[in-house]
Amino acid sequence: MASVQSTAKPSARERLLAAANELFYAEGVQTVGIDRVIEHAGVAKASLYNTFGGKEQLVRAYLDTRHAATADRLTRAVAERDTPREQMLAVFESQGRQFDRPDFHGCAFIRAGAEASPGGLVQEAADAFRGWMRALFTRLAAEAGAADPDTLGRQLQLLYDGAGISALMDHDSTVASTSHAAATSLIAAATGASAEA
Amino acid sequence: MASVQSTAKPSARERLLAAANELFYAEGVQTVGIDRVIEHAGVAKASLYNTFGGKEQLVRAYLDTRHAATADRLTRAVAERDTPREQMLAVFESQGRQFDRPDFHGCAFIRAGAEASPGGLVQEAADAFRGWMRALFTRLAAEAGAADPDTLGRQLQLLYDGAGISALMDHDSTVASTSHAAATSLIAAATGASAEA
DNA sequence: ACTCCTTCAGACAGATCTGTCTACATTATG
DNA sequence: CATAATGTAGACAGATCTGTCTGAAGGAGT
Repeated sequence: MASVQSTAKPSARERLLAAANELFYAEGVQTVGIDRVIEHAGVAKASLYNTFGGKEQLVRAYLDTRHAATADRLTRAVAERDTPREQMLAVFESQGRQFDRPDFHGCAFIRAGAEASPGGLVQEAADAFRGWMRALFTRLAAEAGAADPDTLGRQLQLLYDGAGISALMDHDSTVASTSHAAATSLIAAATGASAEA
Repeated sequence: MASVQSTAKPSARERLLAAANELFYAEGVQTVGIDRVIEHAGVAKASLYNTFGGKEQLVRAYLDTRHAATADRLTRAVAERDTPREQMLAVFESQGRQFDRPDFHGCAFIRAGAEASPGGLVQEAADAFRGWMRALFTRLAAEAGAADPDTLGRQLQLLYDGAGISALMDHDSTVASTSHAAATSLIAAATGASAEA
């Protein structure tokens, strides 16, 4: 099954996923055509169709890759903190660090979902990612002793989504501190703890 | 300049805007082609290009129309309440009523912005709308006596955007109560008032 | 009656997109 | 060496999209 090369050039599949990640995320799924992806990947068109079957499946694979990468990043950020309250805030801090990246272009799932037709592979991938995010927030809310973990988890997801939207559309990376402060308030209100800085 | 007819059929401009509003909002700006818009409007293609100049300008006019309609709706919802605190919550209640509409498909500006190229007419329209929303929240926050009206205004906009995203992508119209409760908490925290139900 | 303006209906050009197909090169393995 | 899998390069078909253009119909005002 290959997958051991290090200096040699990666497989066609890996190059296609890398090119799809750069182009689809930067410019949108609908805007970028197949020809630009294969040119950027340095791959023949037949390789794309042999490997993935079609554009929609490539988009699905691109979203699955981002799902895995984001889940890894947030899981690591959470693991670095000790208390559930700090772990919830660590999610917003990790998100805020993404806002400062020059290649930041908002949440890939929201953007792809806004373009895709309902019921397709894109919506499947978006549902999976959003379910994972909500489960993360809800679990941490429960561990923090929230009276209603499900409600606090949903509230934090609202802030997380809203912050991503604002960072994308308002070009305002200071929104990270806004969402962090709001999360602090909501956590305090839901757990009855003090909201000290 | 016309504009007095009532029973007769509306002008080509009005029919085009109505068709654009239905199709662009329901299926996306990029997905819907010019031919479908003019067919749905019962209008010749030349009328579209004579009236608006091109697709991008039609999209811009469609977004401006939605901006005006949404501003009217929220302004009326705010005017029905007496205190600034209730007026802020009225914005979320009005948004929540939109979630239950069968033709609800999320925030038109976020969806169009996710598809459009940066720096174009779509982004102009989105900036205008988002600026209006933020000014509304900030003004109400100041009138409510918030210690930092700008921060509370931004926080409420996070919730507003997040609620719209969740209603669109999770098909969960109960998010309205979640955002309402979160807004209540954040208002209470920022004004020092009690957050009674 | 005559003219101007809007509108309609649709052909047409030029570009682009997805997906298929052929033919050839490379590489690993038996 | 031989074979099979994988990848490359690019032509090609079929569809679709934006935008332009021609030609005719209808209504309003002088």
